[in-house]
Amino acid sequence: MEIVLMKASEIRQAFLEFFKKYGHTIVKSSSVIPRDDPTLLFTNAGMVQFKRTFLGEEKRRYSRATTSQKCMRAGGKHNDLENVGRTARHHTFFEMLGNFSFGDYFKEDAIRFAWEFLTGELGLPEDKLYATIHEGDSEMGLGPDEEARGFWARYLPDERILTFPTKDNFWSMGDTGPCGPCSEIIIDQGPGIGCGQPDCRPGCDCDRYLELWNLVFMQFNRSGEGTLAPLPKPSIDTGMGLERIAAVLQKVPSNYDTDIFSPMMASIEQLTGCKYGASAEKDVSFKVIADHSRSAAFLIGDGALPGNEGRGYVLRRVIRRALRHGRFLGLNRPFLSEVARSVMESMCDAYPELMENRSFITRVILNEEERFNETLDNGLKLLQTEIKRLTDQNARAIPGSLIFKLYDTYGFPIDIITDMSRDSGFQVDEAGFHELMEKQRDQSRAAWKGSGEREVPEALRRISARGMNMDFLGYETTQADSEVIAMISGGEEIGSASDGMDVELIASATPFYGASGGQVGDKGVITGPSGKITVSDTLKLHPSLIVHVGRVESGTIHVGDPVSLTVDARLRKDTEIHHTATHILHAVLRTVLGDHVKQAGSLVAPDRLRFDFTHFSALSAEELATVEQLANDEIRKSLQLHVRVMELEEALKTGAMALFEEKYGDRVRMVEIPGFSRELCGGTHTRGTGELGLFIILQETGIAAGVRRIEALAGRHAVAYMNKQRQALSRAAAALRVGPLEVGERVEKILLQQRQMEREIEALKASAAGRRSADLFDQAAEINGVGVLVARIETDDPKALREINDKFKEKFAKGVTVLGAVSGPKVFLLVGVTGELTARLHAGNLIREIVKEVGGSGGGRPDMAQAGGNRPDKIEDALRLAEKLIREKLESTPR
RNA sequence: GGGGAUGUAGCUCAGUUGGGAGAGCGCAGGCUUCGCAAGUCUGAGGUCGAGGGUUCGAAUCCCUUCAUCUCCA
Repeated sequence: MEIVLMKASEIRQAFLEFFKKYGHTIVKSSSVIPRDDPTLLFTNAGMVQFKRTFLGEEKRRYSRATTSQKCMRAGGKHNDLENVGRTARHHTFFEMLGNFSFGDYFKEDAIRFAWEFLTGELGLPEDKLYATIHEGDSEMGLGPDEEARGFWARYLPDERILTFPTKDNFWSMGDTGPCGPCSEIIIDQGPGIGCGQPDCRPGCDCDRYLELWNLVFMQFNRSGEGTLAPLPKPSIDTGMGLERIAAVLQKVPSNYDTDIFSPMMASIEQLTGCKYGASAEKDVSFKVIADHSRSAAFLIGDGALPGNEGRGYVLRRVIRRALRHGRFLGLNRPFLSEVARSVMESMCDAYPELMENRSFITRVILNEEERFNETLDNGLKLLQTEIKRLTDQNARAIPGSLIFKLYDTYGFPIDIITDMSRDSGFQVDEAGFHELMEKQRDQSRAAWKGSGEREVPEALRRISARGMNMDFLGYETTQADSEVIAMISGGEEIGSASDGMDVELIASATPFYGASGGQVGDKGVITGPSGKITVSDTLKLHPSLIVHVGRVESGTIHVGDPVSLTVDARLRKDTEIHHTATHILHAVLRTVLGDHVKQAGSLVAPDRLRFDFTHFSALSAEELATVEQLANDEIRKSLQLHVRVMELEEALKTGAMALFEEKYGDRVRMVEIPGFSRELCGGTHTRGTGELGLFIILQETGIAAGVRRIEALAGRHAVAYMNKQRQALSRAAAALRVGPLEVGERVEKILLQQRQMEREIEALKASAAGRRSADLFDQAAEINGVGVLVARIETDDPKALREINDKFKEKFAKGVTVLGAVSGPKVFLLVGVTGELTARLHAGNLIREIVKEVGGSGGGRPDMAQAGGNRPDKIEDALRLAEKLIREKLESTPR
């Protein structure tokens, strides 16, 4: 059979169809940003969205699934970033084809499917394929995976079934949990490819023996002590990189030479005028830009924004690396958004979210490009001044500490630093730089205290793993009868709880809404035959596990008790009002600002709502007014909300808004305000928009680059707020003796008057000081040709002393002033000395001498000094001392 | 999560053991011009990011905090 030449999109399609034929459900790729898994920076494998299913915490309608999953690897354990562009295979973004069995088929079928697909559908030559199996591990008490070997032996001769150790062929999800041996399928691409070493064989790092597909046999559960127990229902998780298999089928040496990347390469060629494949050095830049533009487009499309930590930081680095490589190709103007456009155009069939967010993605990238140019300009300036300084010092080398500072503090790329330094004839202390860099890494690692994930108590995990299904009744009612099925207190599962105990309670059915989707959890009471619990919060750990958090108020509650659960209906109604208001706000923002507005976070509480969304600039007063007005228009229409449960695919076809970070089941609730808004939402809502009554925006702020926040009120809380404001306004109006509507005008007028009065006072003070100083100047003595004025001034403003000093200086070219004033319990002193006299008489020194008299301290410049003390009764002594000292000084020193 | 840097007029930034808040550009007005640009003179514009402390006195020193930039994890 011949290898079938296929486009990547055809391979993807063939893969999914093949497994569909064998009873697999085709599941949509989940977001590259895992929503409910804080341990993961990005979705880095196909199984991520099924993690809970493998753990038994979540049930699915199917036991076989197949996906083409968007994946991202950069930073963390799989740090491929630096390798991207330099090898044929490394990517930050890639697609993973996978088939999954959740306790359904196991090794035999997994191997059969893989073999059939590769040799049958794709036509890979059977005699070039190898399989690897786990060789066993005495520490884990495992022998070789003879089971897998047996199934492989049906297709392959013995010598092409190879054994590999644990580090290559044993997979685990974490330190504990599901794990098992795996089996890799390798293809020999022939001696013409790869390292060419005579001892090259499968397992070699080069490309001749290429690993195509990894089959994971999830067979054991590893406990905290490290022992392996067989899983009751072993599962299958496989992954095959689309880019890699495409390269094999298209018979090209590098993933970057496949049709997946050709649109990006063409775009870069057009922008730069360079040719891909013409220069090995430039090809690196081509590959980096092509790869990173994909990452950027998909990350932003799934809701990430450039920032300085976590996911946002990775995104920023990816974009900036691409921009650096753009500069290597001579591109100094923004270009990456152009390349990203070709990503979107070529990938939008498989991932329509790219097209939906097209203008937003372009804009974010463009924004980041401009920002980066600013950083470069700043760094360039800094480096130039440093180089100049070093040149003046006749230095020969740029110290590592300087490179580190430029890089660490200002983000100036190292390669630019070294290039520029060498051009200016300097050596570069790279060793010193790397040393500092390593120090910083150690420091950061040492400070790392885990991801901060909210640990789900072990007891809850166990309960959850029992796979119980509890019903949520809260859409229809706020009161229901049910049965206690489990309780936890202090992290331990308990059978009963008595008066005063804090408990977490799980019931077989509940009207309580567990906090999720931004909506806070319900409060209320749970009453049993012999006790009562006040519920202060309700949590939803996952769709079928709702936990009531509360305290036993009286009596005792037992597991198995029949209980009556009652939600605080008033708080619930207030919350529903704010939730419906949130949907209205979201829709209005999109009409007023544009389709790039996407929810980026939300809080729905009984007494307020907070809505974060993507937008690039602050909203103007007019925009805010329009938003408020349109929202209130919608409320007055008083339309009934429609809630329907339907298939996810169907809901998306109607154009309903789904949040990028939200994870939905296959059946979703669509909340619709007819003709106005459609959102997938699990929250509770009012029956109609009219219940909101009034909607007001409290404030609009920025919370991150490209993200704005609106805080708003609806319902009775909005009315209460308006009333408060009205009262405040009437109070102001009454005080001003005008009508409420004239308050603004009147206040402006008063402020204007006040300003004029202040100026007038200023002017009066100045003229008074002028007159006073004229009198004072008559008192001035002349000692050895120097005008000397020592005087006490009646003022409580130190500024007046300065002004008199200034006047005096205008009159006497050579002079000394010593001024004192008393203000309450304090004394101010000031000494002024005209310029050329400072050699003989230092104002600061003089004032330090005399201020001792009044019990204080002070100082200043040679020509002007100020001081303060707290003995007003001694002020005359201080002035007399000043006069004496000046006289001594002037008479003892030559003119 | 751990570091580094920055925050002063609308913008770009100065501001020295702690002692009068400044420059350039921009803005408003006058002169010049048929008009504009340019030139020139005058003027307006500041919670020195916020809060606390030390001090007779803080833009400046110390502590806390916020925002932005940046590196590392």
